[in-house]
Amino acid sequence: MTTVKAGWEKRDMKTLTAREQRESGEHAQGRVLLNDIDVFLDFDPGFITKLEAQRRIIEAPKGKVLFMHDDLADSFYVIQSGWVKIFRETLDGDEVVLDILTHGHMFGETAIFDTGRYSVSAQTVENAVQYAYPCAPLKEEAERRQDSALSMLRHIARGQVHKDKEIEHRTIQNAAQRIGCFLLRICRIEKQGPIVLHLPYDKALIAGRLGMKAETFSRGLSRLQSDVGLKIQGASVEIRNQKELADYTCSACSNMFPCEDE
Amino acid sequence: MTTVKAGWEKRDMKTLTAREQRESGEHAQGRVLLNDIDVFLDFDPGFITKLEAQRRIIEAPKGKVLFMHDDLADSFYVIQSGWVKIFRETLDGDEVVLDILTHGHMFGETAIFDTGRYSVSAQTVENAVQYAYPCAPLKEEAERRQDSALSMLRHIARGQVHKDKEIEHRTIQNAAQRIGCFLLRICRIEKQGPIVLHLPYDKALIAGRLGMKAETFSRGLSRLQSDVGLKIQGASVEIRNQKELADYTCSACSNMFPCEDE
DNA sequence: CGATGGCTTGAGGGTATTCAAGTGACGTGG
DNA sequence: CCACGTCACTTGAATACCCTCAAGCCATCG
Repeated sequence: MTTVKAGWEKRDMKTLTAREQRESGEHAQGRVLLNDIDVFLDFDPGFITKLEAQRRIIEAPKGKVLFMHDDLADSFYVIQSGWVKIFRETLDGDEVVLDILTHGHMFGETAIFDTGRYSVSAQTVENAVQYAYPCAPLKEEAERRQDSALSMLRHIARGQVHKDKEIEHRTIQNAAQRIGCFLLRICRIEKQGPIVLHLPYDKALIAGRLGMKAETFSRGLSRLQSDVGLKIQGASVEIRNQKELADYTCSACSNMFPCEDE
Repeated sequence: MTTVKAGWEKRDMKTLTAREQRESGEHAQGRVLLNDIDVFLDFDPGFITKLEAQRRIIEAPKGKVLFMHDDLADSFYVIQSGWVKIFRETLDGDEVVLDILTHGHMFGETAIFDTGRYSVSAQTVENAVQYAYPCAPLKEEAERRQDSALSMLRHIARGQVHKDKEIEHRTIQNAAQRIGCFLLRICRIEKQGPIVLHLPYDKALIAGRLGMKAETFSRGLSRLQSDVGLKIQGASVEIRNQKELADYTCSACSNMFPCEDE
């Protein structure tokens, strides 16, 4: 029986300030700089250094809006800690959560190569620290060096596939299956066997991330409890048998288990 | 009162062979070559010429599978006529339709920059003519010329936004609203006012494209009939008031009317 | 003429949402 | 220490929505 320790454990520190977070547990993961991000592996080191010099550190409390749909895309972001919600909101006030990102994830960079305006909105959902970088240099670098452009191409192409999977999940999986799938993606670190994990953020937020209401999420969890022997206590979830859960959730899905990327 | 004439009118010729289609009505739209596609505007004309020389013409009857998920991505396609379904299928036989493409659309090109394998499947849904081009030269060209790489970047980034919208539509719009939205995108040629249009392909297929069953589509249509004064007769739909339909469908959506791209 | 395929319609059931009430943990303040 | 409010979450009942299954309609085609 193992316990997953990872970025989302931060939730337990949510009363700390962003600075305190950085100075306490965050060192365990190391600071995320551009060098640590896959996309930038093939970039010119000199360029990365120059871009790092233009980094702004944004320590945002829960609920801070980083940018809105249609804003001019002047910056892209890399998350150091905390969680950021990527969403779109409708005329009558509803919102659709597209993704929830954390440590090491990048966002806002796609707009550079399209309209130059963000096509989605972004908001922190836990106290979070991000690094903001200006878009212009990245765009220029992609225009200057093929390797850079190709890295971005690979990155965005991968995002496409991810979104296709997302559409599939929301279309054919029912609530309990989507939840199970979500849990399995969290414990992809472990190969098999029993595992205890902590939900990374608020249940209502997970619900939104999975395209359902909070009540439905709650009922879905208890259904998993009775159907595949999950044990839930607060934010802690015990999965006795990953295989059984995978059979339950992934039979309706085109992806082989485990559902590799998140 | 105007009638939309466009690619989907081909449906009325579905008894013709693909060759007959090309030799009859298709000239009206002109042949779609790489030059006519936005992505390739900034490509080197010499390269385009060389790539055109490697074009294979594929005349496929309805139902022909062009490639499957996980196949090695050796070709990308440009549709000359007919309709092609992009989908994923699950272990237990269900399928999720991600998009349905026609005249002038390109598909299969994203895999080049990611894993080199198709992440989706593609199948013709009406007798269709496509041009197939080898992927390798396109990839090499993107590696050689920045302009080419940047064009691809813009193209794929745009696809991202499209998929975000798709997720939004399927998440918050109900069946009738999704249908209305679909109809409005068809008549985006006209600014306002009454319009008569023909459904581009089978109703069951539209249903799949919108993430619902055929029966639900049928009921959704009749609901639009009573709610916003739509008139349906077979495959022909009369919209008396686009504004009213837009109010009905787009209030639950973050996109301004008209929902620009398809 | 019967068979077929595309579409519609009805009945029934399941799933998710809404609205409302209730629980429990936690922090605050008396 | 306890009363209180807040917040996250759960639970229940009623409803809306969509799906399934089945039957029927209608145009087309052999």
